[in-house]
Amino acid sequence: MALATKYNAKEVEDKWYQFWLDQGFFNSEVNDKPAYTIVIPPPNVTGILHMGHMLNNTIQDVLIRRARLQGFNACWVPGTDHASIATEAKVVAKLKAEGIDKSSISRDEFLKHAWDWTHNYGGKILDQLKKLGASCDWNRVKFTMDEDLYTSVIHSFVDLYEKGKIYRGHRMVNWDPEAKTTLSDEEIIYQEKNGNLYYINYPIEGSEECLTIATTRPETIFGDTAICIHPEDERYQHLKGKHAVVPVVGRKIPIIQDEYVDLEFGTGCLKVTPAHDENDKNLGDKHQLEVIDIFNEDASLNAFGLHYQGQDRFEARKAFANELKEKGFLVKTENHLNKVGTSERTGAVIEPRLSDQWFLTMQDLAQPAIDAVLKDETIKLFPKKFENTYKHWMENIRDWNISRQLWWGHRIPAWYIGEGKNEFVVAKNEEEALAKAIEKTGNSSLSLAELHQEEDVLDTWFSSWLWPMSVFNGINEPENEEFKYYYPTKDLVTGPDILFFWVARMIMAGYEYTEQKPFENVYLTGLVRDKQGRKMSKSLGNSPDALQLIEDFGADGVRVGLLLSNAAGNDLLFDEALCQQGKGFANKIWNAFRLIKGWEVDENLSTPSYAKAGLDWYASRFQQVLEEVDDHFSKYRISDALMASYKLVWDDFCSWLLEIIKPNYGEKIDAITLQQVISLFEDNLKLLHPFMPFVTEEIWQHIAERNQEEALVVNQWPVKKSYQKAKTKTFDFMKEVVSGIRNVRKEKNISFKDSIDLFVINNENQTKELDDLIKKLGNITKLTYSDTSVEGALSYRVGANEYFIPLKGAINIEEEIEKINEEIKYLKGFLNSVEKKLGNERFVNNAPEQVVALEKKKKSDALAKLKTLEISLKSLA
RNA sequence: GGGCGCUUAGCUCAGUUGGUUUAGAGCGUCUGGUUUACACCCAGAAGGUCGGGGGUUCGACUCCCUCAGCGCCCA
Repeated sequence: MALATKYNAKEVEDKWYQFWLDQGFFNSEVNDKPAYTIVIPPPNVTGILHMGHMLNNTIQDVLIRRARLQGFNACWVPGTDHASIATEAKVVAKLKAEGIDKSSISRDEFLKHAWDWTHNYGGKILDQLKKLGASCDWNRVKFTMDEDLYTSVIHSFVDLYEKGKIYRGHRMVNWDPEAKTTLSDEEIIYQEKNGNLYYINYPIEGSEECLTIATTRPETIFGDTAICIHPEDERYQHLKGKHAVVPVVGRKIPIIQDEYVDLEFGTGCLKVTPAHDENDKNLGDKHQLEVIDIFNEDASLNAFGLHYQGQDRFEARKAFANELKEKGFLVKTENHLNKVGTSERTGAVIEPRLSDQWFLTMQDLAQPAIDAVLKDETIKLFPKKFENTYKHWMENIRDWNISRQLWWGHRIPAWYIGEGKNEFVVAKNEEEALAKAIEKTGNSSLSLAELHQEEDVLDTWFSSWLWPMSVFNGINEPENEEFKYYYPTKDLVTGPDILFFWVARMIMAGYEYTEQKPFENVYLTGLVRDKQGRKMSKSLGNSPDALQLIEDFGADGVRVGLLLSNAAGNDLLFDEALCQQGKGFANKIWNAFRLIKGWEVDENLSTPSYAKAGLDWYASRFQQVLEEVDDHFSKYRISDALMASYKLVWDDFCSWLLEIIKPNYGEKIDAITLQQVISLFEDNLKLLHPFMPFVTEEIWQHIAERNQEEALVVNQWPVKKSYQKAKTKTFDFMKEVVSGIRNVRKEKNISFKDSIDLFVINNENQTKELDDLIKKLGNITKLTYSDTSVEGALSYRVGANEYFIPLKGAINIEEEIEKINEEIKYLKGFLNSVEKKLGNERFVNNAPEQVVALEKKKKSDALAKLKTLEISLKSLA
């Protein structure tokens, strides 16, 4: 059957993916070989495949496929996470669309809906990864809410609590008073609003004096517990240590000093309301201030609001401002523009509100993680620049708020006893909780009905930070065989945006539970942006449909397109043209194969010298590039590794080698050349397989009948051999000679079909071994060595060698002279810069010998070439 | 506000302890080419005072300072 002139990815990809699956090539079991493990950064169950995933997973697949070829027991564990915030939001929205309000159903009912949602959509993204060619071990798919992963999280919580690392505390949250719920930062829209800045007098205790503060929210005065001044503010020096009296309320509050105060804003004097402002909360914590919460759930005032109790915060603001004015406390009001956070869902103005939360102490956990990355480099970050970011965050680490006011997730295993908020036990399950509660209270008649489990769930990251361990059940059963074999894992590939949320925390968890690193190398990819540099997002609608891309360009094309532009750690501007380039490359390889496949062997032919020279050269060239590629991989420079392979195959293999060995039209090829070029082609396929698994397997299987174990996917990475660098250098010189011929042909409009003669003055003493190549590639009839210039010929130079092409037509002497003069001008400039260096005594004395020697060589080379040019010039004149 | 980073050819980026022919690649552009694998192709060319200024050095795209512009992260 004739091969299609164009490579058709669609017809090929599903076939081979299914074949690989059927053969179980992606599955890994514990064996004697060294393990190479990657755990997938679990995409969340609400997700569909987007460009970020495509890039991320392509890189992982490249790494794992290469490891497989290198003979490792490669294991790539796939999975998803439950994404409590995102998923719960989706489920709430879905229920709402069906007319069901979350608050009207029970927790259990809600969770049933969430599970339905997960079962319906959760696996979609993994199926999409298969289209991309991801060679995950699909027998190992994990989900953060699977039973063993769930218990891992619970066990870890109990363990950390028992170690005294988990405590309860307060934190300011974004409260939507209309929806009566907490919002995440992402759910808030900031709007500029016109308001007033109120200047209000606070009397100083035991004095006639007043202190004026400026505030945008006079109603929060009811919650004031201090006045703060800048320690260096000369205006207020005399007030240090005194107390002020809250207007109308009459409460005595301290005057504290803190550099936080902005001397320029308002009066340079700040009222502190720890219950209702994030910054005030921090000040309050620092100065141990009282916390007075003045609002109800719906942001109406509570009993602290005195006679305004029950009024809405905005009504109260107006009314109270009036009262302050009437009573002479209000000095003035100014117009003031400020940014107000509003709820994305209800539009209500967000109220900062203190709420009960669970925290994990981070200080002790951080230390081994800091050492591992920054001190011993047991874990390496690529690119290295992220170590700075990591360092800064880790050294200023704050305690982690691990509770979320949601239902979907790992419910915090704490049980409150009776009505109290502060009496509770932490346990792995209800039975254990009851036993602990009985022990704690001494009340043996206590029953489960009197215990109430914490409503909040844990932050999703509190489950994913265990991921490299929990996927192998390493928390529940640290001694299990798989865990001991696959862990620590090898590479982690993820985005820098979750370096703290996830990567750093995994490192901490790893050391806490195994005293080992969870992975060896962290490769941080860039963000995928659109052509205009905008982040790809659903709301902008600028993210291309991943599956459509694969449909249009083939999985191989998309993989290449993504990788080509992805310099390590830098954002990449995604452009479909890159996928087109990838698709074009697949087609190029396909056609190289078609060419070779089409050659007929004549057993009687011996190998022509040019073919032998070409094959020899390519074997060396291949080794040279293999070395480069391995080096790039060792530095996680994946795009460089791909580009090096791309140029090797396209330029060196297709444009040079195939043109060299290609038999003349109608002629056959000798057996040895064909056999050798196929073998070299197979090496190319091995090199390319991690990047382009489909097209390489397709061609591999076309080349010969293979049994199952011989499939490319489980074959071997090319073997490194020593090679002669000199060979590639000589060949490079030959290329320049041929380019020179092509240039002359182009300049003088000599068709390639017309053969010409070439004369050379071999000043460089170049080998004649490649002369046959020059003749074939340049369509040269006769190649003649000469000692003198050839008159009436066009000339060009490579190094100090001079080449002449005699032409029947008139040679334009003027043009030739001008060309040579140009070259002389350049060389003289160059020579000048070299001589300047060499003429500098301090350079000669201080620079390393090698560098000086190099400059000397540059000089002698330039002089030699100048000499030939001047001789030519003379012969023309 | 704090932290980190970026600025090199029209575009996207390399440039790996400061010295490898007075800066490299891919794409794009321009010129020429199609009976003999591929127009998703072949051959060739043009294109940059390395963001501005200052400094260190025998020598700076590379190190330091400064100015300007841009980006990311802040639990």
